[in-house]
Amino acid sequence: MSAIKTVFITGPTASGKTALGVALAERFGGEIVSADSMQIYKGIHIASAAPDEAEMRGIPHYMLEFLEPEQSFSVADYVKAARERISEINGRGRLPLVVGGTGLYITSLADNTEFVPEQTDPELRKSLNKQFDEIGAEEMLRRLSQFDPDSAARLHPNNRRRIIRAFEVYQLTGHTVTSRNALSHGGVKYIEPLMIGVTFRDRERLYERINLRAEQMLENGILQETRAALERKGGGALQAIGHKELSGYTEGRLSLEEAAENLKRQTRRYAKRQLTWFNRDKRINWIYADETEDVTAAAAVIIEKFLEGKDTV
RNA sequence: GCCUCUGUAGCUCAGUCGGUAGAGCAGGGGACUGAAAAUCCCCGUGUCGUUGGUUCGAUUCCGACCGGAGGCA
Repeated sequence: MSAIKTVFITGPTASGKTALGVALAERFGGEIVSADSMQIYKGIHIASAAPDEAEMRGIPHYMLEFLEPEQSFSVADYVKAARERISEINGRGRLPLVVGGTGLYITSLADNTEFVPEQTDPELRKSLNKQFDEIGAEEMLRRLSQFDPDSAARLHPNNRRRIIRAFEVYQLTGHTVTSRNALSHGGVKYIEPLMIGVTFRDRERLYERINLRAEQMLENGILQETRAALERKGGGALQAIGHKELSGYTEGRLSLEEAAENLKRQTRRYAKRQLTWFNRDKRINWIYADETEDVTAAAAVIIEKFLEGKDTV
């Protein structure tokens, strides 16, 4: 079986991916698979800027708002589920469009990354964290270097998360992160990706949109959402930008203005990190919204060419 | 009108007992394989308000002027 031609629409937050995805789905008879690590959760609709019925304009969307906020979800989970959706869409003779800004999700899908069934272990993480507190970063790295010198040399002592992950992988699989990662490519090619990125040449323009969207979130009642979300502790949804910034206000530590400014600033920084991630991917065909008359038409030209090309099995 | 304080990075401010300057924030760049909207690393040249003077040398001392804050009338 040949790889499924899949169109990826990505770019920094607030760049207009959602609207573009829907417009292209209408034009090409497509359905949309979201690639957003926060929009998968229920209960953070406003903060995650998940599309509502009106924005979806009747186009089927998948991987949106289906998880309870306290559940965790990994890239491996995402790739598995997203591939199933893509395969189903393709089976209906429609074009799969993956739309979203979570770089790790997008890249893993587009690269056909193989995630061996290894599982993660929250308890192990907990005890490793405890150990980290007791013996310190330097000693952790020294111990890591005894079985995984590669990772130990690469990881900065402050990067606790990755250090712990390196121990976790080794203890769970007997493989180092490096050797395990080497096995993740070269297998089945499920997807043949076309990558399209939307952004603004002038970053100020992007930032203006981010600021504006934050104001709209406030008008749309994000504060109520924040209060409700904070009552439910734990889980991946707590990492969403928005609620943690606004909690400063709902808990009375900051003025609304200060909290709103924090929200905007964190979102801007997030957009910058996204750009760093995507800039590395040379496959992406960038469209600059501030220099392009008709973004949808520009994307459509690229897609037509892609669909005409022969399958590359 | 007079007196005092003040003018240094986009912002808030240090500092140089005279040898052209540095923090926080903002911002920029980068990394990234199972928590990723997470996690982490790196980056500070700017007419030191303007203009004269003193000096080998002034952002630093002195004068004048301009802007800001406060006080007295």
